[in-house]
Amino acid sequence: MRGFARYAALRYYRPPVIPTIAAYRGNLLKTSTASSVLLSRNYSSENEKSFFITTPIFYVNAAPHLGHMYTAVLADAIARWQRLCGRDVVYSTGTDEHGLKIQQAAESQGLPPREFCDSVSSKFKGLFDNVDISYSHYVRTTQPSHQEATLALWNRLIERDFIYKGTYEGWYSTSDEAFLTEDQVKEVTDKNGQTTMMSIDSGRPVEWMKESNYMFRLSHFAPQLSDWLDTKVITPDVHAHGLRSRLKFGLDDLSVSRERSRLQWGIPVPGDDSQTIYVWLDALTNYLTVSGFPDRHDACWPADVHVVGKDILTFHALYWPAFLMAADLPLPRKILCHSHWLSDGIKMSKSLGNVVNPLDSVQRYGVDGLRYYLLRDGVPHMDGNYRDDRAKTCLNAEVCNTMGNLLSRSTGKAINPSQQFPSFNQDVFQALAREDDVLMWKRLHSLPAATKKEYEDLHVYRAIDCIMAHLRDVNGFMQHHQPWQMAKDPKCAAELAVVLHVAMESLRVAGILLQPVIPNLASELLNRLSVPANQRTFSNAERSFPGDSPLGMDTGPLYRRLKS
RNA sequence: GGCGGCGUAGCUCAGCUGGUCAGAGCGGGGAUCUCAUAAGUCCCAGGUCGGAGGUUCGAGUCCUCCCGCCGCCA
Repeated sequence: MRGFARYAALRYYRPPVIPTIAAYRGNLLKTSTASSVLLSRNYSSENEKSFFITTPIFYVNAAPHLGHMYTAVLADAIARWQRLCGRDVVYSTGTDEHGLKIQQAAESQGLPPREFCDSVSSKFKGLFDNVDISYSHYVRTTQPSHQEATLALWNRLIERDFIYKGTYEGWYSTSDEAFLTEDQVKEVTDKNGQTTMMSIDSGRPVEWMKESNYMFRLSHFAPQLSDWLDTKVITPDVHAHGLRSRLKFGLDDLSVSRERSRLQWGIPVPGDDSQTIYVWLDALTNYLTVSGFPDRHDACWPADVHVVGKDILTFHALYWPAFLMAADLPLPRKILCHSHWLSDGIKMSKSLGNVVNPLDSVQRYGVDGLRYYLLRDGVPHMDGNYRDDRAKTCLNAEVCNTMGNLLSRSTGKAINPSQQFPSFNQDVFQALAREDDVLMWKRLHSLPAATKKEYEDLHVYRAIDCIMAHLRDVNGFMQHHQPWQMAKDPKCAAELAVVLHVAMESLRVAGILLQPVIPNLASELLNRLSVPANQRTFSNAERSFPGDSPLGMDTGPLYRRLKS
């Protein structure tokens, strides 16, 4: 499909090969800088740290799904936005590869855990590469630098007396050889009226057990966490309410290790071969790993935005900042917590068989099409409802019709035989413009600022809405002025030029501002308008384009209409 | 069971802080146009703002109770 064809030469964020330990140790940003071909470093403050945005690292017990993609795409839009504004960006994603479920899944496939992890992690990376996620760092909990970072954090927490030896109690499945949480077990009554607890997943009986392990003094941090949440660090705020009410009752200390006799696949506790570090302390430390910890890591620390799904908000908004406070490290600035995608109004579930495979959707809508749909309909404070008919109508109406057709109208030979992006003449514009036209022209000039506000408030869906509303107005402007009539009369050449300029200038600005959402389609649009590759930044959107330049090659419709 | 969040047109959302007793886009119906990707434009229909009370001159917005969905705690 034409809609998602790529131009390799014009793509300008390819993830670099993961560097060796030495490269990480020496210069964290080295690889990022080396990879940046088209974007030059050009920001207001030389001393400003890199914008650090993260997805969670994804558990490799199963293949990636739409929810994983949504997190990555949302973070990608924000990362690209920051680069558009000239900011250097560290964008990390990756995989969490330790834990009992990984160990068990590998065993069930007759593979060593490492080989199993390599396989599933490559599926995640493959998906992200396929949908143009412009991460600068792909981190895996099995990589040596991560182990080093985790051990360093662990040791710091021990030294500062925030980890102590204690006991862990919970429901234990002898068959599964695992502790289960309250929501993993259920009470069952047999015919004799006798009750037992059993695992929901396996249906096997569980018993209450105690074991010795390490505890983190999470309880110590309840007041500080409450204060921190009050600074509106969680956005949208609706997701923070449950955390606040939980903090009112205080927090229990957190078990941060498991007995190694059961859990071998993980980082051993230093100085205690009988214990393995608990996966959430291990996993959350990935953000420090990326930053270069325990070496100097303030080139990008603290994280500017952690993008997380609501199911793992507790870990990121309670445990993670508590670990950081305990280690005396700065906390993340924002946590963007997004809701889930349902499928036709129903929660996605493997057992129901309604999980959306993102690669299927990419086949149907194209990479940029799926990105557009997810970012347009995805509203972080509410669960989205993934529907193919809704995706189709949304893409047809907006990408294909409002934007793509406007491009065709203004660049077609019937009204633009010379195939030019004409210049703007203020006098001619003022002569022909109605009051509405003047307002529309002014709105175009304020569109970059309006869009910037939405992007920086992390409201990507509202930024898209702003841009599309403007393009709809431009279609109306075209309809009113009828440039196809002007084209028939040489005396109207000046007026025709101005109308075409306004249409193309609007498309140019929209194209620049939509790069974070639909990088390939935006690139094609800007190519058609012959916007130079080095004039596609946010500051270029703020400035007027003189025009009076030939158009780029016509490569056909920007986005082909989707059929039923 | 306790606490909290959410519920606005067929769909997706806006409407924070009480003030034309509700808007946008999409979808639907009608008309029109043919520069254009069967696109564009104009007009119209669609709303018990979950339900019932209350406060107020006035409530989608504040309060109470109830219903549904979700989350946390027990």
